[in-house]
Amino acid sequence: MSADLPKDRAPSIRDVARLAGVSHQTVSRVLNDHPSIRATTKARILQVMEELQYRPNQAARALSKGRSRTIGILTASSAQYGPTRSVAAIEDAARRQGYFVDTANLGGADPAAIEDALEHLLDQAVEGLVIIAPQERVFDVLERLDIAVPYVSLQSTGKHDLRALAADQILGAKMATRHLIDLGHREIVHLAGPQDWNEAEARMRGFLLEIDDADLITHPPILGDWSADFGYFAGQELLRSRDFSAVFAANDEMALGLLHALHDARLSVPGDVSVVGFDDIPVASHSWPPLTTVHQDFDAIGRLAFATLLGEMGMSEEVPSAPIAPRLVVRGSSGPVPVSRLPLLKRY
Amino acid sequence: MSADLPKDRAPSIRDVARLAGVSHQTVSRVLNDHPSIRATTKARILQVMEELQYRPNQAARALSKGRSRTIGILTASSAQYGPTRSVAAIEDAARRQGYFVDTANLGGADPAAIEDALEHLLDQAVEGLVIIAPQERVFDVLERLDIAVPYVSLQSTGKHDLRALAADQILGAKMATRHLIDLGHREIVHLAGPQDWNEAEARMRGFLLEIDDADLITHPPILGDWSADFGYFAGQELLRSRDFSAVFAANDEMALGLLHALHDARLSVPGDVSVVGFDDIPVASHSWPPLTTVHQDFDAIGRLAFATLLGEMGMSEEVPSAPIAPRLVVRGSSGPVPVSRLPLLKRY
DNA sequence: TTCACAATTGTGACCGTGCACATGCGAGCA
DNA sequence: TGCTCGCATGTGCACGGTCACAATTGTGAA
Repeated sequence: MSADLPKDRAPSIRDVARLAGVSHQTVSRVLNDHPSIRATTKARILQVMEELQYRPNQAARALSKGRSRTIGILTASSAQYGPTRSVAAIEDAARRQGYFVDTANLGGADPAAIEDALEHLLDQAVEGLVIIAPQERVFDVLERLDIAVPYVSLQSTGKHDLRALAADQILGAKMATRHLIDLGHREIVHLAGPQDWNEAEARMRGFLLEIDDADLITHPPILGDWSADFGYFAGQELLRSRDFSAVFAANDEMALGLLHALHDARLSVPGDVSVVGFDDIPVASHSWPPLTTVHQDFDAIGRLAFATLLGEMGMSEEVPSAPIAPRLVVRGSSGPVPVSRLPLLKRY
Repeated sequence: MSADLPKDRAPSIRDVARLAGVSHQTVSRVLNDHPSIRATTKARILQVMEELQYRPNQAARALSKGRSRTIGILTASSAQYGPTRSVAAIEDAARRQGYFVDTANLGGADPAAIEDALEHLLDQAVEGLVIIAPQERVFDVLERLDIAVPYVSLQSTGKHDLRALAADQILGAKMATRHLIDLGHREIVHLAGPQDWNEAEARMRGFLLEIDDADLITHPPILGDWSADFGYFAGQELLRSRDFSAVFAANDEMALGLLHALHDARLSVPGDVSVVGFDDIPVASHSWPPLTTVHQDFDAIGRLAFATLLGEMGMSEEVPSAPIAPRLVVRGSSGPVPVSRLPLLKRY
């Protein structure tokens, strides 16, 4: 009864079919949950599959159906907490839906590197893209290459039509800024992220809007690179002229670097200077003092991104609804404006 | 001259062949850099490819050649800095060599989740695997499933034959511990990682070896979960009996949480207690005080992992040589044993 | 010119799966 | 009994590459 099996090659549906005494097409039907198959036949085929340790060949399937069931993620190179976390969430959601995920990390930010990474993903015939490196130049390349594939981008600025989603960065920045204003601060400095990142730009915008609303003035924000090291150096620079009582940093890493500089200068936080960050990375609650910051649910963002992408790909009818709300987490790094600063109010 | 092009489907080598007036096989030869092709023919074909925006179909290629040119990465779920960084390095190296990378994040640590993730990768017909979740149970599953694919694991304990590589964790832990001993500390506590992680186990082993070498005794290490939160709570617990002058934490996050607890208790670091971490994550140099820790080059580790995997896959002859050396980075969180502790030496 | 031989190009089958289109078979009904 | 209809299954080809082998062209020496 037992025909001989292929020895050097993986079993195919035809091998399964032969052993089960059916045609390859019937086996294919089992694989695709076709409704009209006799239960006994199906059971027999499933059993043979089990015996043979049969595993469908995705390449063949992709070739035949013209669908790769793969999505691509384009991320910025640095191992930042937020993006990483979102990537993990996307992968998880995708896997659950039977999709494969291909990731490409952006080495540099030059157009060639971006194009390289994109080409790599397109070579894999991805059916959709998630962009987690929402830098302007990435969109430039996307438009120039005239990508035929739907994509979503983890951003909230609404600049690039509706395919943008994430926690509302502007709102988060406004909340952080308002918090400092409510504490009595009038001289607030913004330590911004790289402005070619939509997120950085949005956070700065939120900050400026709120400053404006309160009829305050501020220095031109310092443009950083997201890193703790930069936060440290920016802090040293800022301390050369101490005409501020609070700093809103565009992310937690820079805020932590800033705290370091303040400690070096023997300044008290929040006694002399208040600091607020953005993102709420896990160590933010354990800095000294614990960092007041704006929390984002990166897992939810990732899940929402994938759900939205599925919609864009026409693979899902349910349009994910609620945008993700940022949340202010008040900890020890922010406090009332120091008394010594109060007289200065007259200046404005 | 111009034949009509397919409208709804991507151009294939046959389309290119037709327009270039050659056979499909000649086009294939161009794609595979076959030596004997007339230069003029090749140029003509390349030009047609350009015009048609031709892109080779990876699925078809994989099916035909029986090779997917894809490797899989199995990582632990949490968005930790080190693993993330290594993943990025692996992806980069792989892309450079024309490989695709499929990642699977381990949601939970239960065998079912592990098997799930592995199955997912195997479904993609990966040609090799990198395991960045070196937990014992992962290896259990690997062995049970009798994986037919070569794999390497980012670990250094040498427990699972030669396919293990990373910075030498034992050595790193010994360096950290020796550093504290050299500073005069005699009562050193280890805040360990989860012991089903090989790395955590190796770091604990290094610690115990060095303690033993110095003829010291120590409490049983506290078994943590890598998180800053745990470090904080462990610190609170430790402070209930203050019979130690230094703590070696198995990673930086836990060390930072510990610092937080020490600050809460108004203890001075390193005046009252010295703290040493492991990994040298970017914020480690900006904690207060800046954290003494053991630096690992995660990028190099990732590159080495991929190179080794290529070797295992028989795709490369050059065996990568040097293991990666950990490096002690002394910062402000470690200092001489406090005078108040010196008399206690008599106790031992 | 002719032949051997290398360089270049073409032909047809095959990889594993899914689709379109038969075909077989049994139930229900007149 | 014959017919229709729907379920269950089979047949052959297409998908877009690569491989083995055949065929053609070009080159240099006899």
